Amino acid sequence: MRASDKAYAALRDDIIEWRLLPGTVLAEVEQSERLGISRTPLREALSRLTAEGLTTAAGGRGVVVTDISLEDIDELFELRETLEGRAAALAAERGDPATFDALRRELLEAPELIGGQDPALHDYYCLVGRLDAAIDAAISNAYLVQAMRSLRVHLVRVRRLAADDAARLTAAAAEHAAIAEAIAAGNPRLAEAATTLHLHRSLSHVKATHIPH
Amino acid sequence: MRASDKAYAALRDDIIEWRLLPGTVLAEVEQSERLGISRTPLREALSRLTAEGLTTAAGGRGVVVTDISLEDIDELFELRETLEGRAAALAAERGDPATFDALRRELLEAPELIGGQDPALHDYYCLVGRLDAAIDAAISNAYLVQAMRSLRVHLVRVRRLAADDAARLTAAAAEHAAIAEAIAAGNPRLAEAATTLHLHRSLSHVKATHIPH
DNA sequence: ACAAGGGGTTTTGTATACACAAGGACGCGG
DNA sequence: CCGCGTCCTTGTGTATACAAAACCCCTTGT
Repeated sequence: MRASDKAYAALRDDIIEWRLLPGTVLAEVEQSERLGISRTPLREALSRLTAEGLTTAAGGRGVVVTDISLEDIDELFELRETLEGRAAALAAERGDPATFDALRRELLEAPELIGGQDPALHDYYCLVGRLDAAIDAAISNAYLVQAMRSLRVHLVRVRRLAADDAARLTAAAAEHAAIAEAIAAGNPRLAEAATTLHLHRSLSHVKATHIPH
Repeated sequence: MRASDKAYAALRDDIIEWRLLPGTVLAEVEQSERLGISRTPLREALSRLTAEGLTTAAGGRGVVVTDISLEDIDELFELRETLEGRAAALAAERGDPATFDALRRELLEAPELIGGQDPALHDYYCLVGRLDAAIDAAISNAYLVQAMRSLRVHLVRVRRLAADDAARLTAAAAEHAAIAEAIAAGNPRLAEAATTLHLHRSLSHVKATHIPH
């Protein structure tokens, strides 16, 4: 693996996991020494982070980790609703019903995973990830997929803020199952509606648990 | 201006204006010598181009200019309809009616510009650009605006393919005026519908004039 | 006392040199 | 004549050295 990729992944994880808090300045020499690489690959990593919006270039003073305010979360979910709603509708039109029906059945059994400890929770997150991947594959639109990908980076960062209690996760699993069911049924409007419902519930939960700043 | 910015702008223009055709390999030393800069800033420029999707890293053999097929154009407009439709609806909800009413009046007078020569045509394109900018400002959603921005780069590239005849431009001006009118009226659904109509007409025109490959 | 300008320090931007990996061509052997 | 191996070329990936620019602070003048 290239050194620049390693630096990018490390910094990206540090930012997403809130080990590098918003406002932190990332000086090039400092970070390159911390990660044990040279400035050149580190600069490429910082460029990629800035392109994604995780950092912003503060002229002459290095790059700083971007902040996420409550208004940002609202805007984020507004775009997310637009993109994922359309994605669900397109998946309902073009996807393979059998695939999503299988996912629906798995999601209905998910509450058992949620009750368990950490490894089971990881399995649940993988299951949700597989639903996202199935939707991505079904819509067969590279541009739409990429737009959603660039969103997910920020969403993971927001998700870390919310306390993922078992009650919310159980409800979310049911909502995901409803989305999968609508897609399997080939009903675009229903799929979009189910997605809208799920996202509004998620947003409410995030805003309710994390009252800050 | 930084050398990397200059290189980025030059390469971006070369690709958008089809002076660098799809499939062209951009070797680092070759391009750095052509632009009169060193490899380091050129690499940053290539990274930004690749992040935007204008080029793709062809493992170990430099980066190549990405191709745009007819399927790509379909996918591009599918995403565009999703984003700009939502943007128009949000602008209708949140925008200042007076701003868009003024734009509507200007757009109705646009056919006079279209008949003229090149400088008048440039004025027309500026007018359409101002409508886009007004929508961007009205929706006040940085994430949605950025998603549309990353789309517009590819759209400009496609637009260069289509022969912009006067008849189509006149019709497009009327469609734009309809969008502005719907936003000024504060009617989100109408604004979205007008946008959908305009984009479908644009797509049809592009596909009709440019039958390839 | 406050503001404006200048110098020092720090940090980024650029250039170049080197290492490594991949691809192709040439030559050798079967 | 064909196939395979090795060498050479070419290109990217990384490190480091140098230059320019921005910021901070100190000084000085009003």
